[in-house]
Amino acid sequence: MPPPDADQPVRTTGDTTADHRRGPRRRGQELEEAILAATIEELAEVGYARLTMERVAARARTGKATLYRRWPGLAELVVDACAIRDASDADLPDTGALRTDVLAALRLISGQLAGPRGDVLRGLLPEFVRDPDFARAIREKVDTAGPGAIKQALRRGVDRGEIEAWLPDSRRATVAVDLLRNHFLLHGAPIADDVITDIVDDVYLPLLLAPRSGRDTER
Amino acid sequence: MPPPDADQPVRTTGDTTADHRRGPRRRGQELEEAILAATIEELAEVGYARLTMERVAARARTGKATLYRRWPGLAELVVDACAIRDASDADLPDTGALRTDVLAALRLISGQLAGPRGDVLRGLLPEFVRDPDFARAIREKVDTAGPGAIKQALRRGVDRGEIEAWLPDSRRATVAVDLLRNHFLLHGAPIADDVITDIVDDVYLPLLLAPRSGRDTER
Amino acid sequence: MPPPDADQPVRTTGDTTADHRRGPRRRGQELEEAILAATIEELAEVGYARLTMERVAARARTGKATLYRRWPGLAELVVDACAIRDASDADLPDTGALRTDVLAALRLISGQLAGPRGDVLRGLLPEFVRDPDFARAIREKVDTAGPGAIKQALRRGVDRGEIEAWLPDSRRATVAVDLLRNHFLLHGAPIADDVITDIVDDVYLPLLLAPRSGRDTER
Amino acid sequence: MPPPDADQPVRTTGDTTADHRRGPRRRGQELEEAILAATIEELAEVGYARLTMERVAARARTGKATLYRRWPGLAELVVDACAIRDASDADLPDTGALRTDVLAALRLISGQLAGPRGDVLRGLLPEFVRDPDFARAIREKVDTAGPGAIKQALRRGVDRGEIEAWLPDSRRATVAVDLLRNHFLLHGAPIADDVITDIVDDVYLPLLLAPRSGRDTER
DNA sequence: CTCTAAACGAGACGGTACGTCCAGTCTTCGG
DNA sequence: CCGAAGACTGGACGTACCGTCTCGTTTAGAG
Repeated sequence: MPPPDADQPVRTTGDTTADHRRGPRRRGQELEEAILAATIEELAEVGYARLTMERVAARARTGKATLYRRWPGLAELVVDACAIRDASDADLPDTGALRTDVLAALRLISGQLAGPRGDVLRGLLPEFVRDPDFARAIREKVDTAGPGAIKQALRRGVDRGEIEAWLPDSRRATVAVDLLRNHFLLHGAPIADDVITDIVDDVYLPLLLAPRSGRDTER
Repeated sequence: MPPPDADQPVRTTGDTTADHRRGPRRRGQELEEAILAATIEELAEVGYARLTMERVAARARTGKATLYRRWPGLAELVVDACAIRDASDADLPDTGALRTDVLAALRLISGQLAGPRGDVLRGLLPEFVRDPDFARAIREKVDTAGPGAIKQALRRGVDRGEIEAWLPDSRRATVAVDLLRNHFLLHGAPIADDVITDIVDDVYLPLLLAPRSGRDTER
Repeated sequence: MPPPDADQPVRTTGDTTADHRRGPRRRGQELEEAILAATIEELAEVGYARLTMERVAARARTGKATLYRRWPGLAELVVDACAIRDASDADLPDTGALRTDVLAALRLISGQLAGPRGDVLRGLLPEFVRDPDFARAIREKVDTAGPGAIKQALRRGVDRGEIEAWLPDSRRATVAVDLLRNHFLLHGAPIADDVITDIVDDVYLPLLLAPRSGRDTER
Repeated sequence: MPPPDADQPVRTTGDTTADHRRGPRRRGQELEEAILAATIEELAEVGYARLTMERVAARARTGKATLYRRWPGLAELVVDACAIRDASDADLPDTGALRTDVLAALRLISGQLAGPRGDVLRGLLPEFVRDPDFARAIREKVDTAGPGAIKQALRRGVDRGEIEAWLPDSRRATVAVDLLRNHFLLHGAPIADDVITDIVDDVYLPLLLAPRSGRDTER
């Protein structure tokens, strides 16, 4: 009973194992892109929770060591894979009023969280403990779309005279996005639209219109 | 709560327990408590990320099957284990002013998140996708301490005439806790104290004092 | 999240578990027969290799403890279960000649080995190491049909004057069955008929007709 | 069946690090031999019945996956492990007479069956049902020593004129070994010496001297 | 005809082993 | 010589049974 051993002494031909399914071996850029694409596909198929280095490597038809040489772990790989597809921070149309601009911005963010990116965000949170630098990198990506769109809306509000000029750079500015994100993390997607309107009408707009406290500082 | 050594030689009952073996086999309530205690200990020692059924079973001196008979997976076990240690919603001292009461409440919550419970909270978020019922169970536990303490502070504020009566049950009430939690999830513990004072002075108090919008409803 | 605990402190009613459509509880003889029957059925369905106490108990609608109260282990249970169905050693028809009588006897045994009994025989062999007494018990059952039928055939041969009178009780008598069993153990069932005829014509009959050696003794 | 070796070219024999605690990671040939050795040791220590993949892996200081990558299950592993130590079929001394030659051969086989190989043989029999190919592989190993030694004895007997020339290749030739094996499987080891002499004097020699039946054919 | 002790059924308990999957590391060998 | 491919160590997974034990329920059989 011969074990399924690969090392036959008489290997007459450069056969089987050498059959490259990819002709010339992929390297550098090409290989990296293939890996990131495989990561995205896996992510869409099985979700972040079931994502493994093993499966990504298999789908990319490469070895795990190739992944580890480029990324310290799964989390970092995923961050890169998502970054590639960012493209976001699209300009929001000017709806003519602060309230509707803000609503539009929140709905945009809500939509993004409902996709695999939201899944990833949740999955990455536990990793934040490991490495503060990593955590910061994630936060920057996460916060890309959110504050950008909101800040734009606030600036328009300032221009229209709806709110005071110091607000877009104050601690109050991010409250809407923070609450939205908090709701997503606890309740998941999709986020019901009245949650968004509640945040805007019951909290965010009143807050923006509330008088500046003595302590309130620009940031 | 002292480390509940369930089966120690003390066992007062009539049998002459030299306790060579495990003594009388643990069952039901007693066994369950031993398991939950073991879970807590493991959690404190290695953290949620490194928690395994195998180690919990070993520490509780039982078999994995006994765990799986009671909980579908690690996540549910941990939820139960944390719940047991709630000791929650401890009464906060009346400091005489809304601001200081709120600060005290947030600092209490912040302290809880800095412990293993915060670790657990982060670790559990990815599981929410699996099962909405499970997610709800977690949220209830997570929200135990927070809104309770805050609501108490707000009621005292109403009694003192600092804020209006409808606020403790409005959407605005939870904003401080939501922002705190959001900060914890993104930045981790410990939460710097000026983050807390910023939330209170720049956002929460102004919001509580802001006029009620037409849409604002009690909840 | 209350675990599914059974031991409530206040169990007011003799509830649920008592609703057994199994009217009178079986005991003693009746129960034992039900267990043995269940063993046989399992044996026929899944074979000896996959037989477990757990499944037998479940099929017999009893508890494992009831099995262990009666038999030390699976092997002994199976031995009993097979014994119950022995009934065999059926009289073989007198075909009028030694050769055909012997062939008929071997074919009878071959048929038995092809059924679950053969499966059992193989499965039990490793157990022989454990306990010599157990081994002897098995051997007696195994040898029941074989030597009985063969000896009958030999006696008829003596009566007809075909062979000498000392042969039915000599070491030579069992050779045919021994060879047949050996073939079964190594090659399994079904046993090709020319194996049987080879044994008879090339070995057994020549052996029976060979002159008694000086050393040959009755046994 | 020694697995074909692989790495002649580079592997200089001086390989200092036979110590695999922290030495270079074992692969291919070297690893395989370590596993088979561990199997043999376990076999000798606890016997086939208590042999587990888990323990073999632990003793070989490798993981179970490495075992399963090479062998489908315990049975196949054991077969290979035993095969490696075969080396047998040693030449038997010419004692000058057929009877003593045969006795020597049977005693050799008896000795082998009394060791762990006999244990293994019994343990493997139940597996024969699974896979006929597997069964054949075993039989070949099992029959290695037996017929070889016996056939040698018979050929010498022919040369001396003690028996007829057609016998070494006839069905009668294997009868002694078959009976011995049958006795071992039912009664276990050690095999009493008078069982062997009985087989030889009461059955085998008379059979070899019995006249050829018309049907007797060479094989 | 009670009352009691044993047997029954059900299944939990502390374990062992299964066969699989994956994390990271290390070796080999092709380009 | 670099680096792609993949084998290796190690460990946890969740399941199946083992043989024991506990718990309540029947049911004989003794008083």
